[in-house]
Amino acid sequence: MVRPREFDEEQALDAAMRLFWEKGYEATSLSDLTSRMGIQRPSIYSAFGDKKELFESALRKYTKMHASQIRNKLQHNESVKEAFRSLFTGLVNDEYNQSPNKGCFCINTMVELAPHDEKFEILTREHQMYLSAIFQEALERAIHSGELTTNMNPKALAQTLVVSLIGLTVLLKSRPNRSFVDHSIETILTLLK
Amino acid sequence: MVRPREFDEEQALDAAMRLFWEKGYEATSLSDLTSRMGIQRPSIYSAFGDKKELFESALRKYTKMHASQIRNKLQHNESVKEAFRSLFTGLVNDEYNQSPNKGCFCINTMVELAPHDEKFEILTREHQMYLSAIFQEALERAIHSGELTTNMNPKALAQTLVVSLIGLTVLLKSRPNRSFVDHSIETILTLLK
DNA sequence: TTAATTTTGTACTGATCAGTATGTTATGTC
DNA sequence: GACATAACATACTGATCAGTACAAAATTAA
Repeated sequence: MVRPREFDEEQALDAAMRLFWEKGYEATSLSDLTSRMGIQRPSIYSAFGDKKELFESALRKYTKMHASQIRNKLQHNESVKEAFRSLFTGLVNDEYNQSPNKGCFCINTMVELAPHDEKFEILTREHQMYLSAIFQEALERAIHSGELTTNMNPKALAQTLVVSLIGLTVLLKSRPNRSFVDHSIETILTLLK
Repeated sequence: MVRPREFDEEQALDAAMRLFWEKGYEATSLSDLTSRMGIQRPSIYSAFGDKKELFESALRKYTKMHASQIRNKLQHNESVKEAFRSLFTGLVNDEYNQSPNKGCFCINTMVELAPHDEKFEILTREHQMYLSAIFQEALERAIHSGELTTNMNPKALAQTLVVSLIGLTVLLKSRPNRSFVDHSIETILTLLK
């Protein structure tokens, strides 16, 4: 190497991630990307490949970040029930306080690209499976500790919570009444007994 | 009027609906539309306005059709519990047997356009509210008839079912294991006691 | 048959798209 | 300090985008 990069790759990728997250794949142009990433077009291609490859890198960065956030929220809480409650209500608060509503990058990609691109079908599926596994671990901990006394399969319960989280995240994009989502969350949480 | 239309407007709109449903707004070009609708570009503009207006008409056609399908499924069944079960399992079967997975046009639009276009935020929200109202009516019927003996608010329950249906529809786009969705459905249906 | 009017098909518009060729600038090696 | 190398900025490529101008074709009214 003779001349060092003038930009920070991680920082540029982070900017791309936020843009794709906000606008999706098709609606984001290379011009949008160059201006938000603060670098020129050939720099993008040399550092990240073409638009699809950059998108994939951005999504991978997101899923790592997202999974770690969820893990933290589930671990840094005495009560597993309370952890799930604050996970759901936190999501609702976040989404109501931002405009436009970005939702979850992985879910957005599941809708936009997964049906037409197997790579993203797999990538998004694996993330949901991973979230489900994290949820399951937390539920099993709670059962073990006696906090949860359920006769339900923790795996099935975890899967249901993933489905509910997806449903809430998507529904929030239409900005329904708070009561709609609040009541839904309360009802879903009755499964944790 | 001097020269009659050579094409059937409803038929052309139906074709546009299916195309937007499958590919979304951005990924569908005017050239795609002309070839699938079987009419020329100026005919589209004179009959339906620009691309966004055509999309809106297509979505309205879809939500009408979708709502009526759901109504039928909930009414043409002795048992309300069974009706909900067959609604959920029917969705899963349909989605597994088609490629690419189209999901729900309204949900797709909620993800792609609602966060950036208030018109579609409202349109998609109203459809979900309507579905929730239909669900609630069915649940109240079941409570009245004695089929359902729950101490839960039927409204909250209906809203939760809407959230779950959205979550399942979106998750199916990543083609998870059957067991994942099957277990989720079973768990969700335990709310109907 | 003629005039008026609307739809049709073709071909075009300027803008924007993703991706790249090219020459300049900056750095490390010798 | 000369040379090799890689990143940089600019400007371009052909393709495609949404939308439209325009003239030919088709129909009804007179």
